[in-house]
Amino acid sequence: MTSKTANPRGRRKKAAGADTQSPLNKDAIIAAALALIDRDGLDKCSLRNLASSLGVYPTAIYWYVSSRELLLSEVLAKVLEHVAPAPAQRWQDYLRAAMVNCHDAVRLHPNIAPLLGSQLVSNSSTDFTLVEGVLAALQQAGFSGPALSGAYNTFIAALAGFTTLEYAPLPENTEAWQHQVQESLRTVDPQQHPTLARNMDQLSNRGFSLRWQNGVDAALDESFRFYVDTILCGLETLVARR
Amino acid sequence: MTSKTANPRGRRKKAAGADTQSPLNKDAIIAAALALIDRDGLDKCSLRNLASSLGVYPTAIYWYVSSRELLLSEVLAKVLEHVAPAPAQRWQDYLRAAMVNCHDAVRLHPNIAPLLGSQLVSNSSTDFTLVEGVLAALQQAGFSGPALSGAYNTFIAALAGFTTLEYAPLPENTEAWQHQVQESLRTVDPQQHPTLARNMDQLSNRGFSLRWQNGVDAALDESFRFYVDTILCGLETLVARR
DNA sequence: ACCTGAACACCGTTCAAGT
DNA sequence: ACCTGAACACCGTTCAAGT
Repeated sequence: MTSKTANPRGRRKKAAGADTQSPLNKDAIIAAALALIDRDGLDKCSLRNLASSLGVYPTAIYWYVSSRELLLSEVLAKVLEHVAPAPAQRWQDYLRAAMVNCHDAVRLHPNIAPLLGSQLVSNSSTDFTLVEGVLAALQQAGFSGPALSGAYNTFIAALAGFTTLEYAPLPENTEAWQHQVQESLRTVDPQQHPTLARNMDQLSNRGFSLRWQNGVDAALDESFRFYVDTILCGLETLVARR
Repeated sequence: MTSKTANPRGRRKKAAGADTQSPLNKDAIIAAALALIDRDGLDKCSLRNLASSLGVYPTAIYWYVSSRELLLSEVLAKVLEHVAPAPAQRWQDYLRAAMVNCHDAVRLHPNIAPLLGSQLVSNSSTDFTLVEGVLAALQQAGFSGPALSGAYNTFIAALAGFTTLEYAPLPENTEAWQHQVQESLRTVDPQQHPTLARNMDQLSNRGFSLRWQNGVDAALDESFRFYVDTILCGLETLVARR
C-alpha cells in the first residue's frame, strides 16, 4: 500500500477497492459505509477505513456527517428505505408485508443487525411513511386511543425483535467457541433438561442461544414465519376482545 | 488523580470510587463492570476504566477474562441470572413471568440493553434453566416437533425485543437532537400522516421512533403489558388451531 | 499464580491550515 | 466550500518481565 502522505498533486488517492473518484457527497459516503459493513462487519467500518475506501482523509467525512453514530443511523435508514409496504386491503396483509420486507432488507445486509436493535428508535429521518402505515393498519383493525399506541409499540418491537437476534453477530472464536457450544449441547443432562434433550435435533443450531452460527449461515425462515403468525394472531385476538 | 506509575510498593492503587481492595477475581470484575456500566454507560466500560475502578493495571483483567466481548456477555448473564421463573401451573403464567422478570432485570440495569439484542444469542453459559422452562411450558401448551422450535424462537425473540428497544440508548446530543425530534413531530402534515397527527398526544415521546427519551426517563409499561398480552394471545390462538 | 509495564495497532473527533 | 494534516485523548490486546 502506498503511503498516505505521498500524494503531492492533491488528487484523490486510489484505494484498493475504491469506487469512482467522483466528488465526495453524503450518499456516496453512506453507500461506501454500507459496502464496508457488508464486507468486513460493523466495527470494521471506522471512519479511517471508510475514508481509505473512498480515497480521502478521515476528517474529510466530517464535512458531510457530524458523527459516526449519525452516519450509522443513516446507513440503517438506507437499508430500511423500502420496508414500508404498498397500501393493502386487509390490515393483516400490510403488517405482514412490513415484517417480511424488514426481514428481507436485513437479510441482504445482515451485519447491520445490531443497529436495528439500538437505532431504529432514533430514526428521526422525518420519514413517517412506515409509522403512518402501521398506525393506519392498526386503526383499521380496530385499535384506538391508548390501545393504538400499545399496539403500535408492540408491532414496532416485533418488527425489529426476531431479525435483530437472527443476525446478531456471534463470537469470532469460530474455532474454539463453536465446538464449546456443540459440546455443551451434546452433554445436556436428560434428567435436568428433558424437553431440551428430547428435541435437540430440532433445536441444535436452530434455537436462539443454542446456535453456533447466525442467520447468515443457518437461516431461521420457518421460525420467522411462526413469529409473524404469532404477532398477527395476537393482535387479531386482542382486538376481537374489545 | 495520582499518576499510575507512582506506585512503588506494588500495592493496590486506590481509585476514586473503588471497592474493597480484596484480591481480584472474576466475580469482582463482573460486578465492577456492571457498576461502571450502570453509572457511565456501556461504551465507557473500557478495560482501562474498569481496571482503574478496581485499582489494577488494565492488563491484569486478562488473567480472569479472555476478552472484552466475553466479559460483557458475562455481565449480561449476571443481570439475567434470575429471570427463569419458578415452575407454574399454567404455561401462560410461566411465560408471562419470564417476560416480566426479564423486563424488571433490565430496568434495573438499562444500559446493558444493547447486549440483550446482540449477546443473548451467544449466552452459552451452560445454564439451560430458562431454555428448558420455556420449552416445557410450550410443550405443555401443545407445541411439538417443528412447531415447538418455532414457538421457542418466537418466545425468545419476544423476550428480548421490546425491552431492547425500550432502553436503547438515544443520541447524546440531548440538547439539539431532542428539539429536532420534537420539532419534526410538531410539523407533521395531517394530510400526509393523518393517523399519526390525530394520535400525536398518545404517541409523542411514547411511540418507538417518536421519542426523544428512552425507557429510563419515559417508561413504556402500558405498551409492555400490551406486548406481553399479544405474544401470549398469539401463542394461545396458534396452538388452538392445530 | 498473578500482576506490572511497555508496546502495537488501532480508534473518534477537533482544529488549524491549505486551496 | 471542501479537503488536508497534525494532534488529542483515547481504545483492545499481546507479550515480556517482575514477584
